[in-house]
Amino acid sequence: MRLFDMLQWRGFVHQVTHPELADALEKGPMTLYCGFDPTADSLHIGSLLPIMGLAHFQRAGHRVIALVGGGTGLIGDPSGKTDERSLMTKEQVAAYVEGIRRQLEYFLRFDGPNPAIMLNNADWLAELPLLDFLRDIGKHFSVNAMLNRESVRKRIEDREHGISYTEFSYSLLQAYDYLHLCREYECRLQVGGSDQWGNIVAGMDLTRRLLGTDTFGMTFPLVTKADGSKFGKSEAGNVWLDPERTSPYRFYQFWINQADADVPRFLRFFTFLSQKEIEALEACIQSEPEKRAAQRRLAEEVTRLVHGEDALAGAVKASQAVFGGALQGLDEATLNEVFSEAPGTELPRAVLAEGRALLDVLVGAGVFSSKGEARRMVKSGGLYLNNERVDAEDARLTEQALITEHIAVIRTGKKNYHLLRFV
RNA sequence: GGUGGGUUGCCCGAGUGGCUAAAGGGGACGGGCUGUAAACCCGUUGGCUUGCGCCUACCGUGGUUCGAAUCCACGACCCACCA
Repeated sequence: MRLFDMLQWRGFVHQVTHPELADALEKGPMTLYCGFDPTADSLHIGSLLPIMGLAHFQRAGHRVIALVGGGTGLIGDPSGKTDERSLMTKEQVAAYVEGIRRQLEYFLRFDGPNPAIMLNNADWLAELPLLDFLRDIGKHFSVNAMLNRESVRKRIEDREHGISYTEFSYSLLQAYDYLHLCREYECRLQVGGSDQWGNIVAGMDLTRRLLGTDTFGMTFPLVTKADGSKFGKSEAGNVWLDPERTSPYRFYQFWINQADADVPRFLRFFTFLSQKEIEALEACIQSEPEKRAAQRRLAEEVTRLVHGEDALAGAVKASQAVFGGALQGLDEATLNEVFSEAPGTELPRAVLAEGRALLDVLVGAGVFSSKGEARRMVKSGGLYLNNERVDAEDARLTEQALITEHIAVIRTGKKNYHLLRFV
């Protein structure tokens, strides 16, 4: 299958500037780039789609450039934003660039044959003399046309928010990037999110005018969910690629919990599984949805890709423990990670020695607001200690309640956890 | 400014002197079922003790009464109609 057809089958193609791109890609290696905004020190899964896109190009033998916007990040892209953004400091942006650079290295090969290239547009934008820029670049942009751009027009019509000259100029800078990369790296294609269409086209125009080179542009679709909610958010907030921000366990769980209706698309987007494999998994969703083989495979593939084999094994093990029942055998570090979002209470070890009444301790720890509520919970079979149902209202808390050196895991209902740490 | 109606537990809402910790619904929580889903079914939903016991509760304050969410007075707030 041709690369372009494969991308189309996977759903990566939202818009293309020229249909000829499909053939052009078959004629030999092409250089392409995609920009990443340093708006935080980590990418979140919203950036996963462009990253996967780049990876497909690299696998097909094309030369990919990952451009981190260390320069444009200082200005701020107005695309899709309703408010003027507050400027970030140079130090902040520099730090973010570093964080993002490290993460991209997990997805793209930067060594061996046909290595990917990582660039930072601060390297050329920061040096750009203002007068030269205005004469050589600015001359080619019609303000009339720019005012018609959706992202700009909205902001101008809305007196509440407005748009500063700084953000208005953003598109020129991104256009200049394309020009620069075309000149220095023979870059012929820019890809990006669907909100980047305008910026991409602006870059192509500039490149044609100044270099006489025809280039391509292509955008990826916005990732949507069948139920209309926003992709990329979990109950705990944004899902990040940085394991410090979103633990591999949470990450794995995020994918496991995707709806049946979304999984086929997500398998195409976020895994390298073949068409055959994906179609087989789709058949499973139809024939035996309760097994959720597709979700499991999706979670496995993406977690392995982002966090590696070891982290995946840990996440699977933790998931089995939490949802399968037995907590025994998990170490303290894993427990703390799995329950990192669950509330916890520190208690003196003496409590165990005294053998205090479990319900009293739980009321004290804020698990229940009254003893009556605690009793009711036990009566209806909703209280668990280390995932084993507590059925005696007068149960006492002793050393035996500990699952590890310091921890006892309290659960009410299906998934409300509370950790008791004895120090 | 006048007249009439209202203020109930997390929310809505029944309740017009004792049988009312207060119907019913929603929500929430728990159990069952299940696919770490949806739907559905059952249960719980003031506190303390848990066997019938006590305490605190129906806007606030005071009163009538053996007994008041329920009657009366005053106050606060809300709504409607009239000016």
